[in-house]
Amino acid sequence: MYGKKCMLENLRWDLYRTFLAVLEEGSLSAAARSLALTQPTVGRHISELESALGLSLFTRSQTGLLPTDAARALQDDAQAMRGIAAALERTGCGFSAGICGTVRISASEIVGVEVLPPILAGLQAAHPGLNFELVLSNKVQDLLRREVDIAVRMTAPKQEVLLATRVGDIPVALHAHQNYIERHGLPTSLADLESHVLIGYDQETPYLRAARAAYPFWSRANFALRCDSDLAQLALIRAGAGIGICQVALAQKNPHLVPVLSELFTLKLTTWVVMNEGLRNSTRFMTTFKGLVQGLRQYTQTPMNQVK
Amino acid sequence: MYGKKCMLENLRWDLYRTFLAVLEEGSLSAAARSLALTQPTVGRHISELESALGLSLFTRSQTGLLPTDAARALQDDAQAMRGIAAALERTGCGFSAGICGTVRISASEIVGVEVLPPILAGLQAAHPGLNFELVLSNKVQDLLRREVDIAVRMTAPKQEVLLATRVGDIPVALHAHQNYIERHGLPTSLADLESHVLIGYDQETPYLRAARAAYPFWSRANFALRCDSDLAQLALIRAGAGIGICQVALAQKNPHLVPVLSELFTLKLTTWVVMNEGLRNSTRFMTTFKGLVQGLRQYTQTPMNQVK
DNA sequence: CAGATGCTATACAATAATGTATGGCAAAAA
DNA sequence: TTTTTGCCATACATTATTGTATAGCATCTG
Repeated sequence: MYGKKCMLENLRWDLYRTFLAVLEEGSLSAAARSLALTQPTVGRHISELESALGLSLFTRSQTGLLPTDAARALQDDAQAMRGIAAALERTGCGFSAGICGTVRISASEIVGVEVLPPILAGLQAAHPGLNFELVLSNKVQDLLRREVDIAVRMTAPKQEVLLATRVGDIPVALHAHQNYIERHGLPTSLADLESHVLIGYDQETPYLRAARAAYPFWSRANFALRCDSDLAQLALIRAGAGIGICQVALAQKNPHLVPVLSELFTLKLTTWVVMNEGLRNSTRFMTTFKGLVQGLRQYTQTPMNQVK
Repeated sequence: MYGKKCMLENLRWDLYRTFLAVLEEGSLSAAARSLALTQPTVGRHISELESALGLSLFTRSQTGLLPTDAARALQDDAQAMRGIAAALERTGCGFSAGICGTVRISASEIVGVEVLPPILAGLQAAHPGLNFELVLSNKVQDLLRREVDIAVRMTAPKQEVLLATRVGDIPVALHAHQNYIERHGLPTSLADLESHVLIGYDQETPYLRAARAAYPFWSRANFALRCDSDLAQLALIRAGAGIGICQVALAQKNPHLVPVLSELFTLKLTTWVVMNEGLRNSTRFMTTFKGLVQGLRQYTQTPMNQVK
């Protein structure tokens, strides 16, 4: 019956930053060090937050502070705020004079490991002030929430506020190691694959859904080796563990990998470079964007990627 | 060649809040009023931000401040920060003693207008400290980013970190106004619909995709009246404009609405109440969550919603 | 054209936030 | 046990942030 004033508090946003640091560091002193503040200041921030929200965030103990349930519930939001603050700073620096600062780029693991490095190295050499953060993941990072600034994607962009450029198609096909073929024979029809060790995904991603639409047998139930990491799948193929999908161009670099049923089973992954529309006027982001587009265009037009 | 220090700036997050206010209010003075600060303070915040980021955010003019491209690019991030800060405060207040504070709920327009009000009124009466913010939209609001705290959805939740409860099925079917039927006749087969005025969506939503899967003719090309607002569709049906989909229970409230082909075309929308897992320990959110579940269960088990 | 309004920029005073120094306490190490 | 270390809490000094008051400059209005 005693209602606390749960109305609009209008707290300083800095309190949230301090709160997050305490949560992550585990003590007022450690948080103070990480924020370049002092321990009394951090303590005051926390008690200010606590009294404003009308709850206790930590249970004091000599060995440190234990977060309460409430504090744990707030952690996600505080982390989100920090992420956005970081994005905001990156954006801002991108607009200042000169091409310098950090750009966060997301791509699939394969593209990030096998394709992007030379492109980014070239960009970095041309613009020494530029730094790159690579987020390699098969789940689509959120450009609108600014988890990343630029994304290399295999799916056509849907949202209008994004600046997207198509850079070409990357052909992928079934491959296996010579060793594996020697032991199991080369399949000559899709039906043959039933008796083979297939390497595939564990959780379905949008791009794999598309693959399954064209080739129904390429579904989770038929895989003997399931792994969500494209890199690990490639490693399994290289190790002769079975038959899996990989980029034609990457397979050709390794003389021991042979294509399997390439006439019957081939996908072309249309590749896009996508950026938030609002970053268009920033030299830093546009330079990176154009560099990625150019580099990936060259890559997709490589003879290795032109195998019809 | 003159590179600004684009490294980690470690700015106070409050500067972003001030910046956003200036952006939205259009002048330092107006922003100061809206933030309960003074104009010199706001001005200092902006120039602090500008010098830290090494760019100019506004072009000064007597009639106000014009945002530069850079400022516009930063707006989205700043707004996102404000949204999260608000969510954080709501979460925090939910943990304080007593059931009070604000809960943001998203639902479709129809559910929000026709179904939720009595439920929320009951909850509010039982807990006078509780306030509700209704976000009515057919696009799925993001629970993870805390745009809303609790969502009423017609699609099964996919993410694991969500606490979801199924509250039953809501039957929907084709309906038309008596007037319309008198003028155009009552169709007796799906083929008959071709010569009728169909009221449907403009942009496809996930739930409508499901409808189309079961009833292929229910696609955008066949609609004479297209509108994304369920409410407007219902209004069109009520006005005798044509035949459209609406909840069976809502149609029965209006004696002039008659079901059309209800044996051939019926959908059951499975309804869920979904909440962020982390809010489970907050009495405020759990109270609301349980109240919504109970109220919607009652609603779906109403005789009107049980027409097989 | 004079007067009002609304805005920004600057100088100075008041206030609020931060840092410094210290004490107390518990757990780990000697 | 004694010592050391690391932590939080408090009192006091310092700094930095904010508010007040004012001037200057445009635009709009009668």
